Amino acid sequence: MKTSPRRPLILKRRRLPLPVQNAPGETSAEEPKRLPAQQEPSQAQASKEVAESSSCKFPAGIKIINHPTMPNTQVVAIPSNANIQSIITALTAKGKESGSSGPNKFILISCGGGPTHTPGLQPQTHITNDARKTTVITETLGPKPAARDVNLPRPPGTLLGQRRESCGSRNLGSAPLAQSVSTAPATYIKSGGSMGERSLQGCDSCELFHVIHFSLFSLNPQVEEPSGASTSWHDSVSERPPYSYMAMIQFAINSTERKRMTLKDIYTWIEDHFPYFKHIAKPGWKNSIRHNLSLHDMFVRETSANGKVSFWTIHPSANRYLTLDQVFKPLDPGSPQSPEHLESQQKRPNPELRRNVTIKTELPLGARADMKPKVTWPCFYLLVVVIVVWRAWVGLDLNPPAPIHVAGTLAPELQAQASQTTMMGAVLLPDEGVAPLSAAGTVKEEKLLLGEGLSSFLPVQSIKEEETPPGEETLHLARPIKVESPPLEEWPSPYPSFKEELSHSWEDSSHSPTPKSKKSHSGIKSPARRVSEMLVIKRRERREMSRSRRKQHLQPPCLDEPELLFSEGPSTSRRATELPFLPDSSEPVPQLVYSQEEGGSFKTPIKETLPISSTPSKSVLPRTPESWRLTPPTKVGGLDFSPVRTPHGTFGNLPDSLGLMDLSTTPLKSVPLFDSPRELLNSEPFDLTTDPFGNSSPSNMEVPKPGSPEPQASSLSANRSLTEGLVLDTMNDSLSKILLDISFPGLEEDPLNPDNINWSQFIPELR
DNA sequence: CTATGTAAACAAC
DNA sequence: GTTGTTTACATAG
Repeated sequence: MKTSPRRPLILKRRRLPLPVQNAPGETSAEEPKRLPAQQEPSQAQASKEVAESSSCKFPAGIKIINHPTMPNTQVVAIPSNANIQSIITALTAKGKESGSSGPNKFILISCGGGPTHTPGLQPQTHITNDARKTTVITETLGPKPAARDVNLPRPPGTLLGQRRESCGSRNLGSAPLAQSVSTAPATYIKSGGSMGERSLQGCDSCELFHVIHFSLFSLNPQVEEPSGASTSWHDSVSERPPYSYMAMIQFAINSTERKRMTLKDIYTWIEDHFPYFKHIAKPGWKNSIRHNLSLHDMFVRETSANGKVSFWTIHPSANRYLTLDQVFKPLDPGSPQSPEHLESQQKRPNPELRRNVTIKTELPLGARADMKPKVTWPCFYLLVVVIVVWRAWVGLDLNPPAPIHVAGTLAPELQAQASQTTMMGAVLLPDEGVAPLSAAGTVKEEKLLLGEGLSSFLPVQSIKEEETPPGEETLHLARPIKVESPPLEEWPSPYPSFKEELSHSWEDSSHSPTPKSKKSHSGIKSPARRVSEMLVIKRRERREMSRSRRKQHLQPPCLDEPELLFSEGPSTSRRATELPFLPDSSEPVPQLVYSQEEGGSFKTPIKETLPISSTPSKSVLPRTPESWRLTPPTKVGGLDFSPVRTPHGTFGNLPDSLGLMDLSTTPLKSVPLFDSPRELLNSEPFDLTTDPFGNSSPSNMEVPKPGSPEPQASSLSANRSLTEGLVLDTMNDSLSKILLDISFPGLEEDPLNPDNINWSQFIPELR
């Protein structure tokens, strides 16, 4: 197929695998073995506690039903006046008894229940301005049992235990639920009076609870260092960092002010931050770095003005601005929570960890016990998004929703701050007008892509990431999400077989029947080479058809965004960039105007790769342009929540803006996730099958202009109630996993437009 | 089959 | 020798 002028003709280099790939002592030595089985006292206590409490009776009025789609999960409708703590305790016991084969995860939702005496859930007597305030309480405690809560270390920046309320907001702190949560690892988001009010206004308030459904994974149950300092690989010379090369490269590049770095500096950065590479890794790791740089489209090489220095950068569209600070923190190697850890360590770095720092999180509990999410700003943003959307949908704002602009951009300093701030605990959301979001997103308990940090909290279903624009202007949260429930995919290969896609549709189909190599674009192929290349062309074609790992592009200095090269489209420039990825147009790729040869712009469309995976997978990317159509790339300042693509286009044209969409993975699927729950709650029939975005016209694809919110707010029916919920994962002794369910009834009717969100209104820090 | 890692051939400096 | 590109292969999932 394509030939690269410079590509060496290699017919066969390696016949047999090296007998021993790893140096004998390379992997062995490390890890002092810890007793995986060892259980922390606190956990033991917890178990005991649970056992003791197993006898707890559920308060009357509690309804339990099996979750229709989530294994071992039950939905528990709790009267607002119930004693949450006791319920949690009881459920915990129940879950433990069930073990892994029975219900061990519970989604708790409040379903009204009449007058309540529970402050937090108590309906507000009056809806005042205060009532309109939204308070988000995120109590994220370590998975430790309550007994240990007290001593739970709190990372800097943590708001744990604190409750901030927006001015005038009601004090919800005393809410039983909140309190309960605080005694168990849980994350709880509760609205201010409004929410409480609604939730207590009867069952109808519980009618729907799955629209936004995301999970917050447990924080490290093994939190051991209050300071937040890590004792993990970060400081370990012997331990290989759980990051893929791609991720590390990104960390390195993003650590610089200019977001560019020379190869050498990348080496240095990695060595400095991951001693393993400096002291233990074989020299070949550098080769791997180079390999990754060349391989992944997201890495773009630029040359200095004088052309003497090459800098590696991350394509703006693909840059998630990931930094080391934002990634998860692996669990302690010896942690009981990560039994696999040792094993993997001894062989080869845990692949999972390696790739993901990213995000692969499965909801099914314990799926990723080896990673500890660090609740960071991305999470914070997510919460904010959730709240905002929630409010919008719920109609908390009685007044006409004020247009909200998404100032997705974070000042560098803020970004830095954000990246370094661990967010745990209460989040204050100043109450401001909330405009309806154009794109409704639902976070479902599957896989979600968020920033790395955030993503960890969100179960992501197979999500394909799309390109994420440089976080500058638009808050881009929305990304098409693949809504299938089953497979968990990595966050990475954002552009599923993007390369393939490009190579085929773009290069090949694009008007040039003759295969051309990237090199051909920029280089001259000698006849001799040509001939020799011909020899392998078949093989190559075959190979390329299936998977091309090629990448080659030299981005000229000061090259403008690729999008500029695109022919004009309805989309904004940013979108234009995505066009290649958005099969939206009937004439997808071919239309793209890449000036590879001329401008020397990047030759290969950037495939967005997440830190984790870089190789496009053909299979993932449907050939049909449609698949990507819905993937509006969005970025939030430097924080990219999750570029997710929905190959299925389930969401149709989602406004590129809504980040929540990114978060959502399933909800809007034709099959309502929580059919049962609804029934359980006797809620009004809600046709989830309706594609919330289905009605979004192509125009929606365009980036909504701030200030021009769509008049859909009205659709937000005031009577829509949302349900707040928690998911207790009893598989974890500490109930470390909590799913937050927030329902946005009517979501499907009204696409929310995140672009209209003025984040600064919610996050003072952003100002 | 995919994603990732590793090794290596080879080219251009 | 360094940097960059590409292929080949290994391996886990």
